Amino acid sequence: MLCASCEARHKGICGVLNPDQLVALSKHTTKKTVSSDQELFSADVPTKSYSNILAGVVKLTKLMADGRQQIVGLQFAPDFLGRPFKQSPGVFAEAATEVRLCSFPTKILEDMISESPELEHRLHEQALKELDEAREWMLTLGRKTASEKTASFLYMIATHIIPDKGTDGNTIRFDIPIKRADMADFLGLTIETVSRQITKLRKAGIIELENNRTVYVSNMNLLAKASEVDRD
Amino acid sequence: MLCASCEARHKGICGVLNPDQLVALSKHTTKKTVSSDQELFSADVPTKSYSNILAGVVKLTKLMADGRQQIVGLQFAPDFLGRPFKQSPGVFAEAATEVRLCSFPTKILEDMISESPELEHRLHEQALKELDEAREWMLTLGRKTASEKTASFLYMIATHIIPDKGTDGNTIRFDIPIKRADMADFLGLTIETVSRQITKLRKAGIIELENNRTVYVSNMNLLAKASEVDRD
DNA sequence: CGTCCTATTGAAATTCTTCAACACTCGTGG
DNA sequence: CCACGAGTGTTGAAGAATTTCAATAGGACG
Repeated sequence: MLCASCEARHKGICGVLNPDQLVALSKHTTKKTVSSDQELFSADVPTKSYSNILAGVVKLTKLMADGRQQIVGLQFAPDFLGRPFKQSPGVFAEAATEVRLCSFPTKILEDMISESPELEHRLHEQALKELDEAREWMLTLGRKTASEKTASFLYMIATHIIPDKGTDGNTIRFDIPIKRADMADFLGLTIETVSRQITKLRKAGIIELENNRTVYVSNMNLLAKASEVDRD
Repeated sequence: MLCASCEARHKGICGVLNPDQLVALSKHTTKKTVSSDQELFSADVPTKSYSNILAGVVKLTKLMADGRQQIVGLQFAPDFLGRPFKQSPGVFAEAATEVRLCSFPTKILEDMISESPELEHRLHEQALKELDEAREWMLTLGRKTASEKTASFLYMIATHIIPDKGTDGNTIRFDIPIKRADMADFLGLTIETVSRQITKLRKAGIIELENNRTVYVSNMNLLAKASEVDRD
């Protein structure tokens, strides 16, 4: 049984399944590795399967007719990926890095939900968490300056990758999991503006870049401050 | 029994409760009327009660230390109001119009959820709906121009108030339920910009204003188009 | 070595905000 | 009945922030 050693087994939605359910589910799961920039599902196409993210980062995007794009969510292992109770997901999902998935037909999940209230509770909790994050990000998109947006993104990534180091004068080194173009689409900015703001944060001594992707933050307080207030 | 004639009885979360549960709930509910601009709950204050919105519009806002504000959600009757499974809601709730509420202690709901999976399912569905809306709005905040944002808001309100008239060349008359300052906070703009964009839509023949709050749209297609593409 | 992809930087153009003035409505009290 | 003030909304002009267009740099890979 592969499930026993799975990332999603405890922290993911499978954590609430009992051994029998796990066996039943595992009969229909397939694990796949998807390379960066591959599309996982499309906004208006009826969904046939849901997934657990085992590794990597998935971006959820909205697209306008003229090509403008907004990333509306980033999902990490061991998140559940999909929009339950709806034919089509309403957003595009794309691998932002190489991604490993455990997929299963939508019907399996929906059957299991009706048998297991705990499963629906777990999904409900994740939906509420995503809603909290979406609203937090609406504040960023609507009211923060380009500089604050960029700092907010770095702060969000840093605390997501290395939890419990958000406050205090902690030191952190981490990799930005996505490219500048994706950062721009996440922040509602252009690539050029993102680049300029990173340079600005660097020159202000708030971050150091080891290469374009690796960030070193000597004092997380400074980054936290930069993500809220823009005092040059 | 007051519940029998209640707005939330069928369309709201109470629609999934059986008569016994309804009786149990009704022992702890209190109905109140709250006037415009009153605060209903605060982001970081532990919540003692949840509510159903019986009438009116509630705005959910995020606040920054320096006073910048973003509306992250608008809720209408018969929506459930509150953040289940979390001490504090993380957003402020404020009456955007006069609001009528049916409130009950948080514990009552949490007890009922553990007895009734259907109740959690209903709340889960609402959370997913709010998440869909939040993401739709993230696209608007991040990628649309001021003019498109304003048109999007009007379109969203129009279709919310009068469903099933979104497309085709339909004619609609409706009231904007909130003031310009709230529109600005919803759209991530200033009051002045909102005002200018409304004037622009008016001069372009897309909307007509009967007073500052009442909008007449002769052709919803035009408004839909204006909310996506900005061809002067 | 050349090419593709990613990222940075500069200068001009555009959009939105800020600051300031003014208009309208409504209720209150002289 | 009218004047006054508060609250709400509109408009103009100057300023600031971000985008657009254009050029350049660096790394990875065949």
